[in-house]
Amino acid sequence: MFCGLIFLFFIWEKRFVSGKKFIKSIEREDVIQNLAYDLVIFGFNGKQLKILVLEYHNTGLFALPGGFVKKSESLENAVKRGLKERTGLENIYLEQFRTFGSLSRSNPEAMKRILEENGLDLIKHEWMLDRFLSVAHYALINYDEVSPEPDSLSDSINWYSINELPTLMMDHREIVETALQVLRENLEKKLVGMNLLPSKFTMKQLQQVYEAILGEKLRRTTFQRRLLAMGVLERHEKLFQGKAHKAPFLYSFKGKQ
Amino acid sequence: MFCGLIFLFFIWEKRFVSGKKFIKSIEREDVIQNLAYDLVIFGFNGKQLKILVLEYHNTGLFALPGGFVKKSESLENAVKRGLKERTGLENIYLEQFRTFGSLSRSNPEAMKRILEENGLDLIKHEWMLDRFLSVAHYALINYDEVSPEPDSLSDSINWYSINELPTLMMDHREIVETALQVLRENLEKKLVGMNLLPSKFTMKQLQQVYEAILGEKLRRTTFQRRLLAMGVLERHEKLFQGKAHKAPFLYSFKGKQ
DNA sequence: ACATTATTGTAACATATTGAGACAATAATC
DNA sequence: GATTATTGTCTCAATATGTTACAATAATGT
Repeated sequence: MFCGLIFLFFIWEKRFVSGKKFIKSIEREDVIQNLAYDLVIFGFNGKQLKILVLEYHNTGLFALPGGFVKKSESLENAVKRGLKERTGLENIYLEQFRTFGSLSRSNPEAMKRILEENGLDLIKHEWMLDRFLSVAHYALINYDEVSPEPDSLSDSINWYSINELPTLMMDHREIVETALQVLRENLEKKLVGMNLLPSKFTMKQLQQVYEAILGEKLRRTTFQRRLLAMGVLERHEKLFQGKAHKAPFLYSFKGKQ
Repeated sequence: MFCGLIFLFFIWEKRFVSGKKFIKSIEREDVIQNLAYDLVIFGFNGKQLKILVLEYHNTGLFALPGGFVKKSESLENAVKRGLKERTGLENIYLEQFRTFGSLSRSNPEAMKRILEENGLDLIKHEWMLDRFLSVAHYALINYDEVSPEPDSLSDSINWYSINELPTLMMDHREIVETALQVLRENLEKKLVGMNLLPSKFTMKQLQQVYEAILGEKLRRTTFQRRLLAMGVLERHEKLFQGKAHKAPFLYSFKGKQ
């Protein structure tokens, strides 16, 4: 079985021949066999932590975005390329966190259905039904800067709150859980928060990111004191929100423009 | 290029036909292509942190142990199998920490030499000269329980202090550095120390493990207080070492026999 | 204008946690 | 019985964190 998100690699061409779309598919010879990557793309909408999930039309199958590694490119480049195709963004915070390689992570029937529903040659793409290992990554992006493009692909792609995920294919649920766990562990160490917010933000927004990632409420005063003591924040002008109370300062992370 | 440690998979048979050894080699069809794993096997000799390094005879090439993943086995099983073949041990503490996938991690010339020096068919093993991704793992073992077997293999395998490593093939140096970095990060979180010591140990031994991993001296009193406060240690009888001073207690980790 | 309201920034104090040093206990040796 | 090196624990200072309190303030209502 493959790893879910093959279609990242497909280039859809909107040619209408006898009313059908044709897909320029990926060649077996160009990519490393039995290996894929998957992406857990996190975003923060101001309240909740969300991730991007694909839905394959006519199948009801949900999966993480992912793709293959070309024989002539590095793993890192393959992932960055896929991420750019999905989100349109470059220079995204990206972290590889685990390679999933169990034998049970496969689902040839589901894969077959997806190929069929998209009018792909089953013989030519039989290699996609094989067993796949997947190198899982998570990415952190600014929710507001992205508008994932569902229309140019046969599958739709949407944000889902991590608390309200649909049932995902294969072991993708486990991949998400692991990503979240690693993200939590890296929260302090790697200043993860900076990649989920606009360049300027209030202390409250930053705290909300922390709370969304950790899944728990934090004490306001302690949080503020601790983050200021870290010395990584730069204070800017106040933000007047037009509300009947004191206006908060805006902050940015030092070293980020 | 491959990932270094293919020979873990070779089964050497000591048949003497015209004075030469013959190797039962691994079949291309049985393993996943362009994918390997590498092992950073840590041990602690009481003073220094050490790792197991291979040397290929007649080449002066040093590399990490590693191997391939069979199409019919999980990644985890492949690694555990390789680890057992190298050390003879089962139930070893094992942690996957990164997949290396750059294009520059290859060295077809070196690989060719290794194949030639071992009398392997270059045509049949040409796939080993290709580009390889490698899923890197580290293992923690009790130094005294292991006697790596150099004689049954064409390559020797020996312990090297992490401060005195020979020049390693390809990106294996980087793999070791990364392993050490991850090990340090996991030191508290995963009670790593327990896997490098015999089941009963003194507080001093435990501190020496911590110091060897972190590469710095720790304060004795603080260390002792902190580890006792964690509540993971069980105190046993005293250890009389025949020295002219107070005998230390022996400890074990709770939940480890 | 002036009180009201909600939120923010920070101070103050209590409560851990850690750093650093001191010291008694002890197992062998002299 | 004194000497020696090491161990286990205590104390006190320095830091960090939990908790509460409160003044400052930007808009609104009167």
